[in-house]
Amino acid sequence: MTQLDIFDTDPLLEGLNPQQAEAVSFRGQALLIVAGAGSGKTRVLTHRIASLIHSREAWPSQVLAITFTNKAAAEMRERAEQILGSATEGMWISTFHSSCVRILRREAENFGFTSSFTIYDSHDSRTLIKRIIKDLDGESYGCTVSGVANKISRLKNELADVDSYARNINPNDPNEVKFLEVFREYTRSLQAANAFDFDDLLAQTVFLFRAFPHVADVYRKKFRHILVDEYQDTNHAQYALIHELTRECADGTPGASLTVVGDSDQSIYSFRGADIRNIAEFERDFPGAKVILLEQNYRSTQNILSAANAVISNNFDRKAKNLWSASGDGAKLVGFTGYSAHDEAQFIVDEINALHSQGVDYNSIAVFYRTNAQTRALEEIFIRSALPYRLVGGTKFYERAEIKDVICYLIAVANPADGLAVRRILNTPKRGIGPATEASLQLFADQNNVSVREALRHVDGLGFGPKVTGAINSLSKMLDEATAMLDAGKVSDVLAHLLEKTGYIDALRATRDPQDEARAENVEELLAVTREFDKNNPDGTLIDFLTEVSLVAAADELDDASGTVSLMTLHTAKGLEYDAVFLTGVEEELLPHRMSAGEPGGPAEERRLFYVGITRARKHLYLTLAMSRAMFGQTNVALPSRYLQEIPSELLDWRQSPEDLQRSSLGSGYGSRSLGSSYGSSSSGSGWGSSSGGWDSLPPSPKPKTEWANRVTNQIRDNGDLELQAGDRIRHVDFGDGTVTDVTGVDTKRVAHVRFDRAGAKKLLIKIAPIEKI
DNA sequence: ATGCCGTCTGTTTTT
DNA sequence: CAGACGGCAT
Repeated sequence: MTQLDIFDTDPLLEGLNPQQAEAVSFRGQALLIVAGAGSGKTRVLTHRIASLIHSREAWPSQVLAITFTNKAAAEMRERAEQILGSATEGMWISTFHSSCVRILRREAENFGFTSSFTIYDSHDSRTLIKRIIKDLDGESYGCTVSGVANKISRLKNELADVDSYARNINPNDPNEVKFLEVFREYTRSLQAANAFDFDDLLAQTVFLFRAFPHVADVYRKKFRHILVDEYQDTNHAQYALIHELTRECADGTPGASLTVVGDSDQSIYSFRGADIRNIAEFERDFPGAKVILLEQNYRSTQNILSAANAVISNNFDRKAKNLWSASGDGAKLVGFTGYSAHDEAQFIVDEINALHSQGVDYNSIAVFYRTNAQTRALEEIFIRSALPYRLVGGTKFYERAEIKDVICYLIAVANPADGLAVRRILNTPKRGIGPATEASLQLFADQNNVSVREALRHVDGLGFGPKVTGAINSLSKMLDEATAMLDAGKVSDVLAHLLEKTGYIDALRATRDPQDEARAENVEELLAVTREFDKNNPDGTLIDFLTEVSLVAAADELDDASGTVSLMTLHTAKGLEYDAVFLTGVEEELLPHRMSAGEPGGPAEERRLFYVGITRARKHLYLTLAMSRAMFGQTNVALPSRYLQEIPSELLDWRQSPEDLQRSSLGSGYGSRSLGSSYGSSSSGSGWGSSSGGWDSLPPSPKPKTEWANRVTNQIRDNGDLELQAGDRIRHVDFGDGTVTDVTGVDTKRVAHVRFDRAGAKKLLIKIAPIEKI
């Protein structure tokens, strides 16, 4: 056991490089750690925290560490615990949003909210905005839901409130006046509902600190050491929050010490207000700040890093930074151009199978894409190939309609002021309360300045028919019963009671829509989630549960032990790493995305996104694209991304380059290309991208695209209980004839292992593969 | 009040 | 190719 009191060998510095060690041991008011991808920043942060505690410079409760996702927070806590054991108790290690919620719950009573406020996600915000625009006839003044929602979000990120904004508008422009009116009503409705939207969580915390300096001082004195991860992605509100917290107190107590970690090359959230200047100008904001640069990369091979460096060096006005690795060149990057998105997906599946048979776990393989819409083709081929995968993010569990329905019941119990939630459950499941009744209830509520929940209690005097009145009374009674259960604790008991009394699950099972069975199962899964919550949080309240639900981030859903390939957007991928990474859809219009083309700094940010994707890979990096992509119902020709040309050609091994496809589709060679095993036939790293030739000089729109658009199709077929065994001959729509070599799995999950005569070995999910016995 | 059918619309990334 | 919405029939 190493001794702590030996001066020259602090165990916390063991195994760190000189820069990392300095980042751990530096003491001062402000420290900026410029941490390149994979440079061990989490290690540095946890060791720095441990160092502060070990040296007794800080109590655990004086440490506030802010990360980007709950998963990152959990990982940091876990790693800190490995060093410190139970001494991490009392530390705040959480995301910006969770930290703010925690503060706001304590202080809500100070400014017109209660501690049981609920949190509106962007969908809820939009629903509310839609309603307000309708009520105020905003349409006639150019208000669209998304326009208003984006503008309000932007304003809040800039810490503008209704009144400060009102001072800056042009009172002669009716559109601006109308927007202000909508903004004001939105703000009023949120307060009446005792709710905050996502942006409020940050902005209102800042307002709270500014309006009540004595409250702010409490937190300033509490948090003496503040550490912020992913600082390049902070927006103005987050920046202001950090400034408020590190300010000197009224009584002269000096400001807390601040450590920020970030990498401006990985700034990819400007669309939601992240301002790269926060990190670029850190030294100006905090005079005397120390800056430490971490450039040694412990994650990727040198080839991957060289590609990343080459790409990112095309962004001008950035500080030079060069990642390097001591772990050798490794394999070359692999490029592949498919005829269609499905063709691209098939290549990915084949490569994953190859990697897997070489001993790479599915777990350590990830597929990235720019837009969620790209998942469709990938999923179709993955399913057909019986490849275990998991979508990370995307349409999240908690965004499903049936889950939101049930959550709204819980909200109606926990925060009766929340009119949005109460209105949502009014007629789900159907109980004969239509829009007209809903409107009268809302009217009564508005006129008497009470909540909709309160209006339900006065339904007897509102002159509805006996059926409607009875339905409302029983709903109201049911909510009261659930409310009475709150003190006894258990979230799962409350939910179980509500589900039973509403008959929600039974109502789903009674319909003839086959999808409703799956929905019923989702609701049951939610019940299981609440049981798990109760188990893990014996003192957890319903509000705690709802908060947790509101603040889950896409990356939080990752399950490291799932044994599946992970599929996610490039944004979600930030902060993660995998042995093998497939970066898909590397095409113009997609990466860079067409929507970013017009925005200032758009293409540069897209390049950073590409860079983030590249630097996630430890050993294997695949860059794939498709020659044609169906977006919007119809198939369009796609061009290779400009970023591909920024990768030195000697680093990239094209299994099938864009040029190969151009040749075959233009020339006579088309049609003879065989799939699978012959992917590599026409490669060589030469040709494309090397000089003036390449892509741009090719004819703009090669015609015979219908010929090759679906070389690998998305066809599936219901084979029922087709029986197959080793030795059988089958015919596949895409791969031609082949021999079954093995059959594994049971039931609907039976998988045929087939050696195709021309397309090589594949695995197929028998139930749906487009095959027949021959 | 509800359910069904047509039309329109719009598609980046997310806490 | 969706999901949202308006209009119609029951």
